[in-house]
Amino acid sequence: MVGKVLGEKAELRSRIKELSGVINVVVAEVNSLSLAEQKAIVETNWPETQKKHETEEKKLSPLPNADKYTKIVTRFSPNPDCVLHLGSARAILLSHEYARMYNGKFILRFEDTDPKIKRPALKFYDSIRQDLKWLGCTVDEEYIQSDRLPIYYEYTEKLVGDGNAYVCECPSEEFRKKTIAMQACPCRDLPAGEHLERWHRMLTGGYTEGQAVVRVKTDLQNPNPAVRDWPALRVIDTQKYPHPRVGSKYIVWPLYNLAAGLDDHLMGMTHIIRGKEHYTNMVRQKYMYDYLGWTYPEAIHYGRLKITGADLSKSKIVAGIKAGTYAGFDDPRLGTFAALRKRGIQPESIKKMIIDVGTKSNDVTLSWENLFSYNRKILDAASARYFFVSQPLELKVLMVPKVFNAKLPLHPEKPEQGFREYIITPESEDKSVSFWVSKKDVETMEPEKIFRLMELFNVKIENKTGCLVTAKFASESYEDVRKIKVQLIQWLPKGTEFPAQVVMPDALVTEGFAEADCKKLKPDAIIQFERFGFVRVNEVGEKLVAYYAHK
RNA sequence: GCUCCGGUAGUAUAGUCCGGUCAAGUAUACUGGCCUUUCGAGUCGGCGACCCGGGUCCGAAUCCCGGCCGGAGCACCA
Repeated sequence: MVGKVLGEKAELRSRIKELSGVINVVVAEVNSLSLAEQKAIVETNWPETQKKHETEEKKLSPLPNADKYTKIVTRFSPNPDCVLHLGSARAILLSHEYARMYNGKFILRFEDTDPKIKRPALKFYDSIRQDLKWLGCTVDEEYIQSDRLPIYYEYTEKLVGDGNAYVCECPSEEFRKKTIAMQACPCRDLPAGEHLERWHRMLTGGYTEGQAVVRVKTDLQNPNPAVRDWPALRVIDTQKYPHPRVGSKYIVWPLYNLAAGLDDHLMGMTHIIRGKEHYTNMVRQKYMYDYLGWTYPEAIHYGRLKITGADLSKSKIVAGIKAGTYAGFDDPRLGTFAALRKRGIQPESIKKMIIDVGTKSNDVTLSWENLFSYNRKILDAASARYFFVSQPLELKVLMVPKVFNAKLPLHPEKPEQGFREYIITPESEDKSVSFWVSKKDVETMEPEKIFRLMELFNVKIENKTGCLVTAKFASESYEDVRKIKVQLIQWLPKGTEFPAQVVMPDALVTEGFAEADCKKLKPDAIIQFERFGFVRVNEVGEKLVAYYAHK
């Protein structure tokens, strides 16, 4: 309380002792009143304080030093060695979103400079482009690093010529021993001319894999051994490991820090948004920037994003597919964008979630619930409703007094979306009608219990035997059962069913019957099977195949 | 081991730079009412957090020190 008063009236600061005495008296007085009395006083004297809170959409915090640049430039730079997944969502969406927020430029740069260990594959260049498009991230410029080797060579020539980089012939273990001891390796202090010669020898095939590596000089005393004289280019036997795009054209390939470091400046990057695993790479690259007289862009390093239950590691995804554990890159158990898309997750939901998470550098473990709730809000507003009866069992209703005409809206709040209609005609002498209902509902049925077939009529259960339940028509009006809160269940007239399979998030399949109207649906349609969940239609043929999104 | 980050309700985030209007905001989850011919959506309410210990100060989520816990990097990968 003292703080509050001082915050408003700073001039009282010198009279704190006096002030706190007064405040104590007032507080005691207020506390002696009941809550209702306190409220009444506030309302009569200061009605304007009773303002309503409104929730505004969460926005991204401003980019550091944004005003220093005339045009903000960001990039997303994947290695095309796998499909994209939720783990990349932060880099993609934040980079793109910031570019748009500042009316800047968003660049896609393929970092495919490792033909051997993290080998790119042609198909992924395109799948990445498609994923970005799906996410709503439009690319202003695209670069592929494997097209840019001459540029990297040019700058390497300069760095080596200036004595800021050197060609090291030491075996890596030898080199490591030296750096840990903060000592120069035998190559480091050789004259620049000698290194230029070695560099040319590298380019012309004078070294085989592992025999030589270009290193950028840093401070051997740098407290972090990982920073000391980092490797910049190495020799790859591209006869043995041809690059998928440029084959065996080059044998000297840049490493991450050289290629990305040069490109970030050359492409005019103002802000780099990437995972915190790259933090030391910034430290390393700054040495090179100093040699070249460049200033390093603003860098934001966010933490890893995990989602409970899903594996977001590229290697595990690839291994799982190879082993047949997963059906493919779009297996519903995976956190790939392909899988999310197949399940009917809207890109807008992912975007909201990522913006909500922001750019903090600690790791986050998201739960699917969060994503689903965003997605549900989008889907709920638009999706058509249908009945789906999972694991169908027969319900025979006797003594149906007349022909019923059921008209079911496709969307409860939007009648303009249309209806589906059923004409229910009692058959034979017992005036019976047979329906399909789901096993789950049948399990709760017992004699005498009343259920309502949604939008149709109420029935009283008579008998339950094996796979047949018999019931008796009870009444028609909903009002009759509304107050006693009977369970509304979904139903399908026997004979109208359309076989359906729903692939669940665990990849298991739920079999059942959908409404015949579902035959008209097109792949990609997202519908709600009432009381079952939202699903995305994958194919419509002899039967309906859909993927389960969420409740 | 060495070098960096970071720790706010179950989860995630705002606030931390620049101490006071923070008895800590928001979303989601959970929960109660209302509404609703879906166990969905909507709506109104509720529950629930500043890692720990010291210090500075009239006043600390915020500043300082120590501890604990979590994460990242330490490749001729990106």
